[in-house]
Amino acid sequence: MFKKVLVAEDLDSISIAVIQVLEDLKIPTIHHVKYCDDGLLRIKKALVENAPYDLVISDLSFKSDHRKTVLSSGEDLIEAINAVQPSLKKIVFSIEDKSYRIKSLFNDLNINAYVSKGRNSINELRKAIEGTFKGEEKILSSDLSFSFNDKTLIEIESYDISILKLLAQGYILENIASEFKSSSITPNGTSSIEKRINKLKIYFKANNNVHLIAIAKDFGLV
Amino acid sequence: MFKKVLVAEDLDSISIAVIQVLEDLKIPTIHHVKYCDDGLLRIKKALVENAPYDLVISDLSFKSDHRKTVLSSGEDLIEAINAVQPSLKKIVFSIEDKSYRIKSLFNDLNINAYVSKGRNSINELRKAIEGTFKGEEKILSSDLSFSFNDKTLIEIESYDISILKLLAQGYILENIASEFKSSSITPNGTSSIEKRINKLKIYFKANNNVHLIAIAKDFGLV
DNA sequence: TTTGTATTTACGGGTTTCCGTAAGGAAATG
DNA sequence: CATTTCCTTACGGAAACCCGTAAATACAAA
Repeated sequence: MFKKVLVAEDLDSISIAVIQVLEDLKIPTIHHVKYCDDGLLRIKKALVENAPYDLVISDLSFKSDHRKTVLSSGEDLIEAINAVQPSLKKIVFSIEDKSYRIKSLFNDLNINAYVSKGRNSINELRKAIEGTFKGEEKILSSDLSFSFNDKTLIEIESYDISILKLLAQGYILENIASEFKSSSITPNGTSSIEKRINKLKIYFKANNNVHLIAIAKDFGLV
Repeated sequence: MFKKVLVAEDLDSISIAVIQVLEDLKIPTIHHVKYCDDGLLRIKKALVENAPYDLVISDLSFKSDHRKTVLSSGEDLIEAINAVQPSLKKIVFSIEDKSYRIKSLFNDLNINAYVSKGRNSINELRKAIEGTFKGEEKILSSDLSFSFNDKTLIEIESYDISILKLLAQGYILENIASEFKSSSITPNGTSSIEKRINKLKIYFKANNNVHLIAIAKDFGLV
């Protein structure tokens, strides 16, 4: 079984249960951080001390408080981890249940398992830890109904998300175009962006931009 | 200390920690339900058996799944409780940190304490339980920064919410006006509605309608 | 009733979205 | 090299918005 595990979870009420599972599994070294920044620090430190972690269990959303942070979400943390220790096994334990977001965790961030916080999630978490140790891939807790084959939301790509994000921040077409130009995201003509928004509106059956953003918010896309 | 406590919380990862607190406090009878409906049932049963609960600790949001439910949220549950056993002490333990929603819990649903799930919430929960037992009123976990006096969001009324809801559904000004006319909501001239939207934009510092709805979604207003 | 005030509605022009059409350019095919 | 196809960009008119001002209405006080 795993020898050294890091838990990144801000809610104490949840971390207690997660740590209990790890103790039940006789993991010798269990560390727990409440902020993403601390998590990355620990992992880097373990690397230089030649005693790296072999599993990380992370939440996705972290409450923001008085403390200034660089990494503000589980996604940020995992991305940072992938830069320093890509071989580290990663399990995400979160309330999120939108298929699009979970798929991108597997595809873009290369996580090993996703467990959705729910009515029977502690069992699921234990199974995911054991499965990850055995080398199983793309483990998904059983209460998640979607499959990796369904095409829903798969064709929404990061380009679309960028547009939606800027729209949600009050940008007008022209601003989005110049923003894209300065970030060298392409295509960046107002017309192309307009067309892409139009596709999104058709896809989500939205009457107008306002409607579109409301739907995007509901889907957790922005 | 309390003798009989009911915990309504769907996430097993959290209920474990809550129950642990109650056990530490030597509560003799602790019951736990994962659905609001079950919670109400238990409370009614305890009443007819002449062994009523003296405290309920409830979450606000419950995941929906295959099971059909009558009560779908903590608010629903507490409202139902107030109908059958208004004297029952009520503590809400939730991730919600929007001041106007919490205020309405105290003012409309008459709860005794609110504890926000956070990095040190188990301690806060314990203090809230003890405080409630001693008869303290309107207990608020200390990480919540707002006070009951600040006017923020208090002046947003149901009329504004109606407008925001319709905007989020893709209605244009004209549609909103006629919708209001047929529901005899007044004022219902396009111009008046426009002006009201403008006030909201100033209030929330939104650049345009799209931005406004994005913000409203973030605040949980729609 | 009259006056004053505040709220609601109407109006207008400038901006942005909305939506169709078409021009320009790059890559692929033959 | 010519043609096709796809993608990006440009353009233009109608609809909806944004925002200020002015007229109409409602309502309370004198």
